[in-house]
Amino acid sequence: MKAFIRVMKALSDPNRVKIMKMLEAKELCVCEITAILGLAQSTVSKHLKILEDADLVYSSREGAWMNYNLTENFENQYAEILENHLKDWLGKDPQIQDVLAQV
Amino acid sequence: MKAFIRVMKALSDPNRVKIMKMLEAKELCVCEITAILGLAQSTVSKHLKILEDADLVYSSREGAWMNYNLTENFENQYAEILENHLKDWLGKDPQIQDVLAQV
DNA sequence: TTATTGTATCGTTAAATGGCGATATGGCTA
DNA sequence: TAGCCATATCGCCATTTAACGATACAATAA
Repeated sequence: MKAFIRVMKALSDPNRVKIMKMLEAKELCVCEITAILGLAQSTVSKHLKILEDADLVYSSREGAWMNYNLTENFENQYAEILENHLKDWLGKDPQIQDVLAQV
Repeated sequence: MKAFIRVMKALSDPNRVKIMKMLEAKELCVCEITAILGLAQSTVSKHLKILEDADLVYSSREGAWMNYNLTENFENQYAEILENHLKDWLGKDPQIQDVLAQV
């Protein structure tokens, strides 16, 4: 139950959903996401931690940058199924199109 | 986006997930759900409204009782897909088994 | 080493959420 | 109509959440 709730909560915030859709397009560092969403860097960092804790994204260091990607090798089955559905969803949403144009 | 977030938020609470799994077993009135979950009647009524607003359940009056069922004819595609996945999920979860035993 | 840059964490604040009891509403029965 | 039962709504409180700025940490450059 906890693993399920964690994934659902992670995807219950519009900014985190935007981040997922952005990462669908390509790998991004925190500063790029911050610039596109227009949020404080600390806010974005926290959102990414929530997505990572839910097994929806993973990070890899590249020098001073932290790059984030969508998870590919899942440990959480709920994360896997929802991430895959999300790829088919919201493509026509204005807010999503707006951020994707900036990626 | 709003429709998606509404469904995700609705399924982000353990008690609402329990209600979904209970309704999977059979139609229930508010008082039955209240008794099984051990919550106040007003709390359960509010949870049901959130699920109904997300197109995950529907209600039908039977005298003084309000019966709730899982949605079958969906208007919200996200609700449809998540409700169907949920039927395959959490069947072995202790909390879910506990409430199902009382249905 | 020191400075700089990118990221994570901490502390605070405002808003949203989930819980409750009290009360209003709707439908049945006497 | 009056009374009762099931449910919905209202007002309140405690907790969680999302946001921010300030600060700490990590990696590179000078």
